[in-house]
Amino acid sequence: MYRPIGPGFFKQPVLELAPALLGQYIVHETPEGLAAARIVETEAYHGPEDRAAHSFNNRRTKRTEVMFADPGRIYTYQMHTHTLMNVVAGEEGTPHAVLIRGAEPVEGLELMQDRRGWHLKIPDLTNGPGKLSKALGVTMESYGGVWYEEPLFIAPGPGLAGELKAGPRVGIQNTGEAVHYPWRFFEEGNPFVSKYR
DNA sequence: CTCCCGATTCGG
DNA sequence: CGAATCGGGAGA
Repeated sequence: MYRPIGPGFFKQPVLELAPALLGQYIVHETPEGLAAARIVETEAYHGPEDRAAHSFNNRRTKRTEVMFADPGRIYTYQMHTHTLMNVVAGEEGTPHAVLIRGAEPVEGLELMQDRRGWHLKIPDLTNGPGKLSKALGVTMESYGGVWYEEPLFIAPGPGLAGELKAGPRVGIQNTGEAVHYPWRFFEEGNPFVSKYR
């Protein structure tokens, strides 16, 4: 049904990979069932030169280690009580990554509602990076895995259904000029794009 | 809109 | 040990 995209897809520069991920599927297979969503919002983090990136100045710690590995690796990290999902991009050794921030449910909607709560409106299931991880059942156990093999993978999708837009990234501050870099990419008007703060 | 929650990391 | 964090939820 859903087939993982080839490993080569992730070798492109992070500022190209981030928009290229829009319109693709993110799929997670678990014992509870399969959940899939079409990605509608991403952000690029440009490692060494990007003050907003965890890997700024090539900061290499246990947490950021996976960003220095080969492209296509899964970088997950904890933010408060939530898990955020990133795709390692570009060349091995350069700590670039794309944060997946929003996606539109395609399959397994009821499973997502089980995980997120049935009182929520549909867009609120997945219109934010922490919400999306929870809806898909992704945890820190995925850290270090790859996005081109089961059970958690990117699959070729139908592409964008609306106009591609770019703008400043969400939730970063005290990062100088990096605050303004237009490295957030999203499908205009889609309700599964997270809210800007 | 405001407040509040709180896991983990990292720097000092 | 303290501060900060690529967020989310609840309640006016």
